[in-house]
Amino acid sequence: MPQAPDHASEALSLNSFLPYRLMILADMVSRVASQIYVDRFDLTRQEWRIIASLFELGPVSATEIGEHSTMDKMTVSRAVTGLEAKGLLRRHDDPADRRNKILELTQAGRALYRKIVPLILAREAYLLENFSPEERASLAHLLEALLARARELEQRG
Amino acid sequence: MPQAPDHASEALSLNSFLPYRLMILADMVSRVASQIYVDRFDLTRQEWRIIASLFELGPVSATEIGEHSTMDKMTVSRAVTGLEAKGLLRRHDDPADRRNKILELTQAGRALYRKIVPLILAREAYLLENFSPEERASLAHLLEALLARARELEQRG
DNA sequence: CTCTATTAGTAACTTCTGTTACTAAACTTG
DNA sequence: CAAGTTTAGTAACAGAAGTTACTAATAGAG
Repeated sequence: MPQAPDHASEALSLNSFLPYRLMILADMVSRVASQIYVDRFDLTRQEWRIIASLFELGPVSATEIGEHSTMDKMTVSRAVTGLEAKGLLRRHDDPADRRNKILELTQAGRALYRKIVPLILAREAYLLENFSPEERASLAHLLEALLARARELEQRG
Repeated sequence: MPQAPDHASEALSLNSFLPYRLMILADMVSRVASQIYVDRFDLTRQEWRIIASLFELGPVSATEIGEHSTMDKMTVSRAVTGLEAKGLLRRHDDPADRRNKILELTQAGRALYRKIVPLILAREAYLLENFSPEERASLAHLLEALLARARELEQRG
């Protein structure tokens, strides 16, 4: 019976896959968040990640940013070029190792971060609005555990 | 004090953002899953999503696939071209509406799906290995709720 | 009917991303 | 300390993805 819908014969539905649901969810949440920094502040996703990492870490090398935000060095390099052109970030030589470029947010960069964060937090608050405190804690815990596990699995291949 | 690390003065850490954690997690889980169908079966992520959607839905139009998998129609069009070239999918005219192309997995397409699914499920099982049944249920429920909420938020802009 | 508006799908252009390979500066080891 | 190796960062090319605009078909209003 070649015309019968395939799902009839097998119980497995795509939507029950954890990876699939996570992918859709992450796409969606990422789009929801990026509406803020992309549409309203003209930053790429990568630029935003660098700003956020730099704000948290303070002045560090491009490589460290890459590790912190799981982006490869070329991606970081391009985003940094963009941020420098926008005056949000400064890059200067490391006297201790002249291969390094130390990255540092400018005043404008820090100000922009402070402007964007509350907007993203408001979205997050909306997403979680209907969740009880227990549910929020449980979500945070489960995601953390999944992350650790995925990290492990990825490294083996 | 311009040199002091910025995070010292503000409590907010990037890693505590739900969207950020979700993004990292989704990237990771997606990479873990894609190691299977990309590296071992030479499918793009989009091609795999279409195969999975088609298997679940049976023969439908490209537009329906797009809605089901949240991909835009150009993305679907390109991936379908690739799948057809690989002989995994057939495309024929809809007699009821000749603008439509009805998409349908070939025998080879269905066979490939059946080969890949257990491998992905094995990875999922590994990811969830340390979770109790309650935790799994709770995770499924929380993700579902988040998805619904994100969908809402996205539509408003 | 027939003229306009919508819809499905794709082509063509532009932009973004990934890869390879290069340059400059450190390390390392005999 | 000299010659080979590794590391940080970037340039340049190639392939992928997003955007706009076009074509063919249908639906809808008068």
